Amino acid sequence: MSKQELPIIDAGVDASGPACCAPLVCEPLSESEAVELAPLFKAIADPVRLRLLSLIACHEGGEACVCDLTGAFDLTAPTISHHLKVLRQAGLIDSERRGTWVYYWINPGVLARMSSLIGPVSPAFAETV
Amino acid sequence: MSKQELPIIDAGVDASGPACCAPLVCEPLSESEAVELAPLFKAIADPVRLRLLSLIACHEGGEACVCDLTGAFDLTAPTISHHLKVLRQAGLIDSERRGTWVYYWINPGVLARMSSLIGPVSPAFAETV
DNA sequence: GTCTTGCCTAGATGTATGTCAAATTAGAAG
DNA sequence: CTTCTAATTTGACATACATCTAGGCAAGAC
Repeated sequence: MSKQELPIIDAGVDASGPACCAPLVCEPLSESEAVELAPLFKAIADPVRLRLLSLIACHEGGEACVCDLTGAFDLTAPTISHHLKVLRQAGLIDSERRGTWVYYWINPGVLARMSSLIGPVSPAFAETV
Repeated sequence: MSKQELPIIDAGVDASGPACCAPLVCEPLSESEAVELAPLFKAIADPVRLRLLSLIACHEGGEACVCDLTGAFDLTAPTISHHLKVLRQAGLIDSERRGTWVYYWINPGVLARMSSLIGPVSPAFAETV
């Protein structure tokens, strides 16, 4: 689950470059790749959602019920629910109802893909010095 | 300038936990940390800005002039300029005018910090299984 | 059955954001 | 100085987003 596969970036490297064995392993993101990736970053581009993600990840057992999360914010329950929905629709978290409570947990594969895209591992943003 | 210091994440791990050597090295993000980090992700939470960053990083010499970037989009020059300004104000890129042209290059330290926050390296989002 | 609690949905509202056209600054060339 | 090109700033506009209140649905307690 915690593998980093980054298939999207590989799809963008279509070797349409010149020919020779230059160290130019860098291919910029295509428009479709960018359109697909941007919503993932938009999902975590909010202080509340960043903290929600962190609270879920750091909660014991790797999962947290909504009642564990609302207390950390000065926001109403519907607002928290809205942010959780945004994270879930982006694929960053999953949820399940067990009895009275609904539990959320992190999808580590998506986060790993995002991390490797902007990280020093990724050719798309590596320092080309 | 290109050092990766990530002081914010370290500031969050203040070892206020119990005592014993349990593998619970996870401390959720504080509100102030989240407020400071969210704008960084918001800066790249746009397809145009993701591609701009990628185009700059992949350009030869690690820098690109604006005229190298505008051709990749169906957008007007002011719009590209706006997005470059957002990236620069977030600290993700820097720029310099040399004669007629303005050149942009990536600030790799900030991207590395963002990557390590959401990556498997960071305790804040590590799988706690 | 009724009541309570936990969570979500729907609608409304104010703010933020992406985009463009027009005007502006900065440098180079005539 | 004038003119041309490169890039940004300004102002306007439509859309998207974060938040709230009010209401709805599910599960358990009585």
